[in-house]
Amino acid sequence: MNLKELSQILGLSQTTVSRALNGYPEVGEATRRRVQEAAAAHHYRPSTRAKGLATGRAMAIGHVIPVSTRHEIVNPVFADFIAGAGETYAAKGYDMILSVVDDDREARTYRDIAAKRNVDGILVHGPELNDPRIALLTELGLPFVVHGRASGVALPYSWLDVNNTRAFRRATDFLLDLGHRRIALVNGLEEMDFAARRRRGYEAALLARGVAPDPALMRSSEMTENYGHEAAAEMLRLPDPPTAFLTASMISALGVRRAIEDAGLKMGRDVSIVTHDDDLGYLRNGDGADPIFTATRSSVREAGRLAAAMLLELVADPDRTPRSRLMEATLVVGQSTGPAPQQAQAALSQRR
Amino acid sequence: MNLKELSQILGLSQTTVSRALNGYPEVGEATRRRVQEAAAAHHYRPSTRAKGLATGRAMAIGHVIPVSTRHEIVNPVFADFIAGAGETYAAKGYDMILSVVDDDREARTYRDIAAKRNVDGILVHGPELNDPRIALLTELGLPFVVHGRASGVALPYSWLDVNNTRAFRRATDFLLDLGHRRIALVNGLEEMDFAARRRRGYEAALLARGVAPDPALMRSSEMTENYGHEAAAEMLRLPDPPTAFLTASMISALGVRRAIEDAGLKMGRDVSIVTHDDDLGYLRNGDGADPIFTATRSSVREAGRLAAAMLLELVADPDRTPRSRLMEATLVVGQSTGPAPQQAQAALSQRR
DNA sequence: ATGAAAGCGCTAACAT
DNA sequence: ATGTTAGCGCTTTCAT
Repeated sequence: MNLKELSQILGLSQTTVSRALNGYPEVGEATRRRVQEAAAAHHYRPSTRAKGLATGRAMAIGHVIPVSTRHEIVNPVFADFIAGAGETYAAKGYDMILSVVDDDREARTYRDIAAKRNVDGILVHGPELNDPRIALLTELGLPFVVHGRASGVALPYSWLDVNNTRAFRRATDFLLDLGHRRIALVNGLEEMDFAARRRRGYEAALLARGVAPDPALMRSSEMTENYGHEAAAEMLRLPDPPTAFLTASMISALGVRRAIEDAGLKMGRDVSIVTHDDDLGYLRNGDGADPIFTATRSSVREAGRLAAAMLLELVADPDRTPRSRLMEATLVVGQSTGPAPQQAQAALSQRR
Repeated sequence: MNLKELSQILGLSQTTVSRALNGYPEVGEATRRRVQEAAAAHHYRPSTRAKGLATGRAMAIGHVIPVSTRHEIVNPVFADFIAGAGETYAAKGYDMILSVVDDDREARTYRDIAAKRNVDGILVHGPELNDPRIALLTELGLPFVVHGRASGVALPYSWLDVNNTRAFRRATDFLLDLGHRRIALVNGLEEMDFAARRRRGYEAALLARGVAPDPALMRSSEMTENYGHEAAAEMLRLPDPPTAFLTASMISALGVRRAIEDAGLKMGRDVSIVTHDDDLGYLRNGDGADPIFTATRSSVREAGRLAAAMLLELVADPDRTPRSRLMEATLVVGQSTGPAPQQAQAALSQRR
């Protein structure tokens, strides 16, 4: 069923039918109702391509997900972010187009997307410190919003980020309040902007208390359980081992926990863990925190919703000045928090 | 840069330029080269929508990902599957359109997708035992491939699945070979076809050895760490507790492990775990198995690649008879396999 | 081997 | 309040 057929059935012109369906005011109320009913009855839906061609708008947003051929893993937080963004798009009648791309050839992909004109805007994932995509997309004139930020880029652009610096500063403070002084950081890859920010928050908290950051207690790699396990195991073998671990994800935290257990230590008595939970609900305990962890938590799904909404506004008015939004993570205190749990709770309620 | 502009620059008609670029034989070799060079120089890419409108093909495949508003979680295996499918699409010049949809309103979504005509085919995720989508899509005449199967559906359709029955039968056999008789099954939601198959494999193995499946040792729920923990904890409190656990995912396996440790038992000495790893590489130990687990493993990314390829063939020839493909999972033996590891290794090498 | 023209399904000026 | 007409950027007959 297309517009032509529908208008013939109704004995109206395509124009009138189109106007009735798109809410133009000059159409009579009776006519509009009649048209709407017929459209519903015949399951009429306008062809996206034809509409796009006529309006010049694609009614679609592109997400480029970088994938490396080396490890067959896709960052699982993408899934939640995309689910959130998808909700927004669905509500506004937009499609979401995913391009899976080898992380090396990304530039070409963005050029192609711009030239093919099948999206009205792009959501940029996983920015690095000096991410070249921001300059590229600016040059191409394609509206975009970055999930995260690129600290090294001077251009103005729109972004939405979690306040990673603050989250990790707060988590470190929490451990310091408990009396910990040897706090290890099991961080993500530091080419990633978010990881660099996390480290800055961690270091700032230490320095503010006069504790010198110890390179032997800082690791950076891709977040796997195994990485968490190895990193923690090695650090626990140091002459002056850490009494607490700050990890950048629940997954690595699980590895850290395993290392602690392997070493014959007791979680929460001998050693503490604070982790950052990017909404990996599978690892959460219902609505509360996992009882064995204390975690800073941000809602990736909500971030997806909001970032998509920002992008749609930008698409509607491409000349608007770039906007940004910083989401705060919450600190959720679990059961076994280390030397002095009571003290921890007090410190926490203060900080809220 | 569009076709009109490009053809004016070249002093040729749009027709000739189009033919040159699309490999039609009647174009002179010299002309073709000249056109191709100009196209490359000006970064010309045909507009997807215009091309689609003219050819009647969308050059896009739809994936509908069901999301519940209750739990803010997206099944993480989707990400890997989609990454695999995306590779295939990119290689063949197809776009991938993702629709995120509340799991209740799915039928309407498929109707809309068909009516909007912006995809040439659909990949169906997470089939239930009697999945209504198969009949719906057949009726709509939209080519589709199912990732998984719907055992209750009689219609012929194309699918790609992992041999879950065999994987779980083999895993159960493995535990039986080790001497276990009280084997618990911590399964996924049994409305899901794959979970039902897994249970069948488990039961078949038990029955073949004359061990009666005990309902007290069988659980079914959504795969979270917490679920694994609770299920295992309760079972371990039984008067006749299990000596081995068979779990349907690495995530729930982590919960099971925690319950085992909570109970003061030693993994691999007192109790064993065999899990099914759907490629959640974050939880894997490099290329080998996690040393504490024994797992059946399937490559979700590869499944995505293959399913997408099957769908593209179907799109090219919608009248071809449905085809199916069954992927085998491998059994990977970890370190601590229970009462008699040596025996396990022997049993395994036999079974390969 | 190349071009002119029609048409894919829709929207948006421009009538009336 | 409704209709006529001209595109949007491409492919595809049909001529030449």
